[in-house]
Amino acid sequence: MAFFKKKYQSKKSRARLGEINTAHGQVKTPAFVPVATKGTLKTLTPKQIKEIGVQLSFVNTYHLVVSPGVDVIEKAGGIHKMADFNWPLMSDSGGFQVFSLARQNFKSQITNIKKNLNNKNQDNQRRADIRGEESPLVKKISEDGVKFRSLYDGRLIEFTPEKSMEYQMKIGADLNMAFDECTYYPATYEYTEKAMERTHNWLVRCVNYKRAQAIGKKQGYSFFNKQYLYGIIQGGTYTDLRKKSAEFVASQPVDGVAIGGVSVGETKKEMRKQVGAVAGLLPDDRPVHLLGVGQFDDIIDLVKCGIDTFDCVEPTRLARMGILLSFSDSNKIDINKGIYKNNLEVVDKSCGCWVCQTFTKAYLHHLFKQKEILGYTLATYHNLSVMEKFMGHIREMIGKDLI
RNA sequence: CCAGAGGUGGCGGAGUGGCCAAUCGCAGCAGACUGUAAAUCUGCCGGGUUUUCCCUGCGGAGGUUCGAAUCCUCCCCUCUGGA
Repeated sequence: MAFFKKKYQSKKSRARLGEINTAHGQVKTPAFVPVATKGTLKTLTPKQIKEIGVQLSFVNTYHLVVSPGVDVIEKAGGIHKMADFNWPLMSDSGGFQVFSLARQNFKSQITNIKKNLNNKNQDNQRRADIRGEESPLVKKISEDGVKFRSLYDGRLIEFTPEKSMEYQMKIGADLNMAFDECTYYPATYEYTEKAMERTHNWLVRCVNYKRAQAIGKKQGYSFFNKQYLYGIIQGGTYTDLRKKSAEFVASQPVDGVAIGGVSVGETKKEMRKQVGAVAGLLPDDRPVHLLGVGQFDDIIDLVKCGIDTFDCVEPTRLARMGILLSFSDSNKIDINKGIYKNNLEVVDKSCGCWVCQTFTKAYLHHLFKQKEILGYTLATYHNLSVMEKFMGHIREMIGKDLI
């Protein structure tokens, strides 16, 4: 069975219907990919995840290397088995942590700078310059790879393209991301270009590593053990770099293409612009993933650029903050608000998921106010149900050429 | 009735002569969150519509002092032992 199959091309845009086939099942695209960083989709049991209808979820190599460690995972038979995630999985390479962990340090520096400087432009200028400085959590970014400090026990962890691939193979997710460097926003052109080129070099190394591993293992289209590799497009907010990156990544023998380095602080408009810039360069015969994007309006708009899968922490994170996604009520309600204290209406009439059919706003409000564990579970269950329903609509609309 | 401890903003609880409209926590209110160090973070939180400004204010009433939540006197109330 082909790894990726385009089933329908909208007549109205680049939007398309497709299917991704993996050893752990099929994914109908466009699909939303909830994030289960540490091998757990926070607050949900595998049974609940299945029930919601999640097709594909996301795990993070960096976090799994830190804990529990890839060797235990491998011994356990892979993360699918260990976590009882009996559906397709995608693993991130650790590249995003180059951005997110370094930013912690960056943030505190920014705070200090803000205290000392009033001039905003100057402030932004400084932000760009700070990039790449030493930080407690990202020790060093070099051509060879990145040295991180473990969040868990402080030990030094080194990621190179080869190591990321090795770790991802041990983790065993079906879809793997090439090791990349996710750049900051704002970042200078020079830095962004350098990071992009580094990302390209790293992609070649990832491909070579997988090839070497595949020798003697005849696995059809995939390089190794039915795990598929996505190359990542970078280029920050510079359209010419984005295009260059897209062309390069698409030219590589990768199974899929991902767009990274977006929604890292730039405006929505800017983000759309960058994805749009690359839309015409995306491969027609391979799946396209957009990293880190998943708000309703983003998905509607970006599906039109030919994006097949979207991962995003937002629905699950917001759920834990008490923000319930909704098709009415201007997209979300904050169940913590006092106005829900005595509201005996169902959470979301238009939803119809188990949570909405069963529980009232007053009950959810109460659970959140009391910080009861069940509250987080119910909210997460609901938000992901909304996402699944939403993606279903999107697929339907593409099928009818409405998108 | 005797002895001891205590009464501070919605609650808990610091402060024990000026830097106190009063630390802090909780609750409340508002905001943020897009490849998860996030069940997290930020701001407000006596009143006056912003304020480096004014009012009220640490059980009550007096008093000492340039100045009191903080010291003194009396009163009211609570708690813990004893009768």
